[in-house]
Amino acid sequence: MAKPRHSRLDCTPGCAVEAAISLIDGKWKAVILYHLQEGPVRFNELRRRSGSVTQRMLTNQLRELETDGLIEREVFAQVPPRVEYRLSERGRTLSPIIEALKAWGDANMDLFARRWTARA
Amino acid sequence: MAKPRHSRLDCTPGCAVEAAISLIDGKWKAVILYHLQEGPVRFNELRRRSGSVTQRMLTNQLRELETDGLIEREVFAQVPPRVEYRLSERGRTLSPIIEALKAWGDANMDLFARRWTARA
DNA sequence: AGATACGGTATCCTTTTCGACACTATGGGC
DNA sequence: GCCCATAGTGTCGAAAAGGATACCGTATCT
Repeated sequence: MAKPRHSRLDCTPGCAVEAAISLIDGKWKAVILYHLQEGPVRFNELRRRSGSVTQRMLTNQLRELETDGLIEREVFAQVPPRVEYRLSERGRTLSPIIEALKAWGDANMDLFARRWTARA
Repeated sequence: MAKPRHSRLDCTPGCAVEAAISLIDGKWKAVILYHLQEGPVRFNELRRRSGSVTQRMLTNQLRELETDGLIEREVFAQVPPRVEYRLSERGRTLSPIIEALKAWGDANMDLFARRWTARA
């Protein structure tokens, strides 16, 4: 998020869940993190893999993930420019969540099929 | 979500992740699901446990979760009214995700402390 | 000379989210 | 007669998220 939608640390038990989800919400962050699981990926490669994300959105989301310390950005002094994104140490610890999301999504595709045909 | 922010089922590998996250995004759904893990909870009890959620938001989120088949709503014909929410069969399969979020959040509280003091 | 690829920015606009507040109906306690 | 609790609904408006489009500079390919 990089902009907290939460005001305090009065932390009821649900607070940790709220905090964690706030880092990967938005339409693209979880997907980006998923694509980075295997190793470093370049900007446009990420763009291609993530479907319909616009350049602006991808830039924004990557910046926020970087600010939150979940990914790292490496610029190679080349022409044409080459910028690689990779999971940070902390970002790697998110893997169980990303994997769980992937697994659940795969197992429940029927649900999305219904939702999308019914209302899209 | 209940309103798809996605257009198609052209499903690149990241699609499953995107689909799954779309069900629990927003500020409250994951927290609600977390509070329902232990068993049925009444409306106002959920409200109290979830911190600063307004009545309207809680109602909305519960309705969407119900529409998506993740929770069930049971109304008892009493006065004052009594309405209980519980995880559905499918909702229970989300537990690994919720637990992973909780665990990660607990393990990374330092990050949120920094974010919140820096910008809130 | 023109098109392409790279990794972005800047600007504008629409959609979605979310919070504040008021309002509902019922019955019980004071 | 009035306020309390329960579980909501309706309307309003601000703010945030997200999409469209145009633009940048460099270098290489044709």
